[in-house]
Formats: sequence, C-alpha cells, structure tokens
Amino acid sequence: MVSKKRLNCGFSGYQIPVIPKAPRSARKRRPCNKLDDDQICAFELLAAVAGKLLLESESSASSNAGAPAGKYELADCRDSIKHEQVEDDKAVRSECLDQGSCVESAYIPEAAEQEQAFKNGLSKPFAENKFFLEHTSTIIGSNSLLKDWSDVKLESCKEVSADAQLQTKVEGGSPDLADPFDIRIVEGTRKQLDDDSKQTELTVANTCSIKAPIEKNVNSSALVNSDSSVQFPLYRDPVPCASFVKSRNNVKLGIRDDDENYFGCYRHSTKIRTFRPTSRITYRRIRKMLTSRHWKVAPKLKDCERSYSNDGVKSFYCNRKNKRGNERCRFEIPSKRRKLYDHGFAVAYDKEASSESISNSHEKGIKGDTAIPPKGAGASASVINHQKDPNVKFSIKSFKVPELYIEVPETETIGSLKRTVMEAVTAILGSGLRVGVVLQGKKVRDDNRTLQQVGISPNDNLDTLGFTLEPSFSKVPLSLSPKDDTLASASYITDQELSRHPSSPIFELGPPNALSDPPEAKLDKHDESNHELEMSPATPIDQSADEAFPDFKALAIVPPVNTEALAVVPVNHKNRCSELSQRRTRRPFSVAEVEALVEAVEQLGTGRWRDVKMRAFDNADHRTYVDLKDKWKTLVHTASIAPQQRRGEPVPQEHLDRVLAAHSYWSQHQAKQHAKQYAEPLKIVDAQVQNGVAA
DNA sequence: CTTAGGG
DNA sequence: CCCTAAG
Repeated sequence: MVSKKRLNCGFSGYQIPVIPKAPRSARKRRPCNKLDDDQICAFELLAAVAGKLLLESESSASSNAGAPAGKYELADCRDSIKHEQVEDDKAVRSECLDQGSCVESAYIPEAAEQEQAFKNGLSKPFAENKFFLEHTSTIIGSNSLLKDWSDVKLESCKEVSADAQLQTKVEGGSPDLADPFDIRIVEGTRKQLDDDSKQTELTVANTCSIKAPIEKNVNSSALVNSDSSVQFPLYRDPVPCASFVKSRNNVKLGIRDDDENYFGCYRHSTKIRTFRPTSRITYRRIRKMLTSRHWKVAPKLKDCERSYSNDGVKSFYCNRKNKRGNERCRFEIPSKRRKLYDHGFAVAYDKEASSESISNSHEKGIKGDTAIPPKGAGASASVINHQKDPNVKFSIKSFKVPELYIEVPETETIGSLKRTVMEAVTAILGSGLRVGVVLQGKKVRDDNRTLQQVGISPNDNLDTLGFTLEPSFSKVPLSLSPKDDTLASASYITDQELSRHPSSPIFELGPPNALSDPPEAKLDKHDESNHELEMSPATPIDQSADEAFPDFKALAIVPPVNTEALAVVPVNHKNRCSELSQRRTRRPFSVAEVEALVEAVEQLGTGRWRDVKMRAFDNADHRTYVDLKDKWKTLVHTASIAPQQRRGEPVPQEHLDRVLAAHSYWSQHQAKQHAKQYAEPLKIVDAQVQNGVAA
C-alpha cells in the first residue's frame, strides 16, 4: 500500500483536483464501469473544463471576479476522450448509482494516471483542440440539467463547423461527441440540449468529477433562473488560501480549548460520553476503518486541503496551546489530513470550485438558494421578484457573517493582524457554514416551512429578507439525534471544565449568542438521505473528545429543496463519514499534565498506561493511554538530551529529572508485583529527592 | 482492549 | 500523533 505520508505531503498551493479525465486503456477495461467511456468522456470533458476554469479563475479571482475575463484554456483531453454515442442512459444510471463501489473502482485506481493526464493537459494544450470556457460561466449542476449546460460555452478553435456539428447531433437525440474538440455549445443550443438532458444526467451521476457539483445544485435547479451565466455550486470549501490550511498556522479562534479541551461557546468538551453514542474507541475504530478505506479508495488523492463534501465529516479543532495569557490563540488545522473521498474526485473538484464561487459571488451576487459567498459580509440579501414566474428569485448580494472576535497583542503588525483575521475567517469557513434566513428581522428557523408559508412569494417585495452565515464549528455526530443534541447543548455550557480552566479565551468567534441562541436547524423533510447531516439545535456543540464529526453540508446543502434531486446522486448518501479519518489535533502537554504524568508513572511504573490514564487523566478524554505512553516516551527522550535541543514549551528540569529517575527505576524493576507498586515508587522517589520532590 | 514500539 | 503487531 502506498505510504500515507507520500500521499499527504508535498503540496503547496492548491492542488490540482484529480479530475477524471479521459478513459484510457486501463479504464476501459474497468469492470465496474460499464458506462460507455464515451459517455463519461463527454462529461469528463466538461468536468475538466470546469476544473480548469476553476483553477484558472482561482488565480485571478481577486482581480476580476465577475468580469468576463477572457477565456480559459482547457487541458487537452484528446487522449482521454472517446467519441461515441451515449447509450442507454437508464442502464447506465442504475448501474452506477446502485453500486457506490462503482465510483471507487472507476476512478481511484487510476487517479494517478488521471492526475498526470490532467497535468499534462495543463502543460501542453493542443493548439488545435483547445477548449474555452467563458470565464463568467460556471457550470451548474442541476437535475434539470442540460438546460444549464446551455449556459456553458465551450468553444473550439475549429469553431463554426464544429459548432454546427454538435448541434446537429444534439437534435438527433444523441449528441455525437465523436469529436469533442469541436464541440461548441452556445446559448442557441439550449433547447436541443434539453432534449438530451436525460443522457447528460446519467452521465453526470456516474461521473465523479462532476457528481458533487451536480448533486449540490440539484436542489437549486428550481431557482436557477435564466441568467445566462452559470454558477458553480457554492458549498465547497470557501477557504481561498490553501496555504492557510496546509501550513499549520496556529491561530486560535473563537474557541478556547485549553488543555482540557473545552471550547468557549461553540465547543463543548467535557464528557460527551453521555451524549455520545459511540465510545471513543469505537469512534476511533470507525476512523480507522474509514482511513483504510480511504487509501484504498483514493490512493492518489492528496489531502492537504480540507474538503467539504456536503455529507462529509470533518473535524475542526481550535485549541490553544496553553493558557499563558500572552500566548496567541491558535487554530490548528491538521496538516496531515486524510480524507475519504467517497465521492471520488468530487471533493477535490468542489474544492476548486469554491474559489470560483467566491469570486463570482462577489460581483454577481448569488442566485439560487445554494449560493453562499464565503466572504460576503454586511449587506443582506435582496430579493428580486419577477411577476409571472412562480419561482421566487433571490439575488443575494452578500451575506452577513457572524461576529468575529479577535484579540491580538498591540504589538502585532498589521500584516499579522490581517493574517489573524484571515485565519479566523478561514476557520469559520473551514468549519462549515450554515445559512440562516432572516425575514423581517426574525430568524426563520423552521426549515420545513415553505417560502409561501413564511411569506416569501414571488410578488412580494422581500426587502426584509436576509441571509446569514453561521459557523458550525462542530458537527453533529453521526448517530446523534436531535434530542441528544439538545442534551449536549445544555451540558456543554455547564461544562465543568470551563471552571477548571478559568483562563480566558483569547478569541471568540462566531455568533455571540451561541449559548443563548444556539443555531438551530430543522431537518429538511426531503432530506431523508441527508439525515445525519441535518443541522440540529446542538450544532454549535462540540464533541471535544472526538476529532471528527459528520460535516454539515454547510453551504451547498443548506437549503435543499428538491427531493428528487437527491435521487440523482444516491451514491453518497451513506458516506457521511468521509472525513472521519482526520488526524487529531496536536495538543501539547502542559507542564501540569507532565507533572501529573510523572507523578502517576512514579507510582505505577511504565507499562501500565491504562492505569496511569485512569489515575491522572481520567477526565481528560483527549489523552488516551497511548498518548500518555507516547508522552512519556518523549519525556524520557527530552530529559536525556541537552536543554538546547529541546523544543516546545519547556518542561521544568525538575520534572525531567523525575522522569529519568522513574524511567530508570522502572526499567530495572520492570513491572514489579502489584504489591510493590506503591512501596517501591516511594523509595525511588526518595532516592531521587535531590531536587526536593516529595514523594 | 492494552502494550510496546516503530514511524 | 498514528499505526500495528501481539497478547
């Protein structure tokens, strides 16, 4: 098996999404993938286009968000594209949709190849077979499909003739993609394309790279208006700066997670066992399983960046290294992320797309209900109504973001401050966002109510309608039910750990009213399959002990509306735990913890970590006996090296001396008989009392 | 599940 | 911290 490390490192900046490109010889033989390569190819091409577009736009996102900034060259897909007709779409669909494994077998094995192909494509586009996608266009996946595709403009260098060709084919009911390089889809072809929506749909469903975007947008199909521009699904990772994520910037936001791992308002840490359906062990086991699966599934995917698949699970940790008052808060993002790409490349794709959404949303506002500008701020949304249209159309200029509290030393530089703010924002975004709907100043909490019921109609002037973004730092555990959430919510506030660690949080981020008014969300009726993802009243609560939580479908999925849409992408329904495999946040041991550990080991000796754990860290769920063992290991090492070589928070020499003494003692006495465990230690300690430590 | 160790 | 082999 491929080494994990290899998979995780070496990436800087955005990574190239592994977009399933063309089927190569290998893929063709893929047993699981019964789809005609051609079918996929056609879509893959589009996917590639979209991916490329996103990549491109990413770099220029800041400058020209909404302006049609020229065209983007697409990677050459010649090798990978097949030209044949799309066949029985139904057969195809049932086949792939019914077996989630299809995704795996279809893409994973060749991820490397695809990636390479993609890169190659980027580096050496064929002059004659270039595809262009207008910058302003984005691809919207929607169950209604092709009609949206009509908004995507693919231009071939060969132009007109090719153009005609395509249209002709389309009309024929089966778009012949024999020469994908000559495809040109323009507005005028909309209708023709509609005729083939079925086929497209099928293809989409079976194409990993596109699947995610589509499924997300499926829900919004109804809202997609005639605007010629197309938008990408907006729910993905809003973090614009990948480097942030990857570099372990330790910024602490809004949460306090001291040694005992508790979070001010959003995270609840203490014993969640009560509410936690599964034990830590079980949880870890799950993680483990998922992890292994992950490798199998997407051995080539890099996971330097976090992804936010709507159904994925991600962990979000904010922890402060220690309680020293002058220390800056930290927000650590696991650098070694391991994610499950249950949706194949969807994740990566989404990731890239997010940036696009960001840039677009700024200038163009958001249309449809799934759009959420990661960075929007201030202004609320306005609603544009069109008389005859039964649909309520929204044009969200920007979103109001939750309050953000940041505290930095006055000696900080502006640059540093900016960075901090950026990190804070990133943290919010990274943790997932929820959309809140505010009507006439009141928050509309019932997700099950229809627009009509709450008073939003196409003919009304909904000036009082607004949208907000709410951070969802924590995720609702997979098996946690709404009820449980409530419990958890109540408990976290009184978390005993809060009192135990009176140190004040340096950062606070998120809705100030988190405690009193925990964000809530009702389950979407339509959302059976997304059940676990539903946001619940306990959303803000954290399951401190666990590293990962089911992710909400933050943005994209928030306002799901269309039930059928889900049917299109059944594949991921059960893969909610996609990101359970994240590495735990690093939690350096505090001096106090070290002391406690030393104390316990002196008494119990090494080799009885479980006992040590119960004795000294019984209430620290985040410290497993393995952790303690590891810590002891490092302590011994630390104690045996020169002080200059030590890193991290310095451990008092006194403690280190005790470590060496205890280590030495227990090494000789090996695990003595239990009868001695309490007597011996005392002697030892006494013998080492040089430093005045009382036994 | 625990330990012990390597990574 | 993670992962695993062992017991």
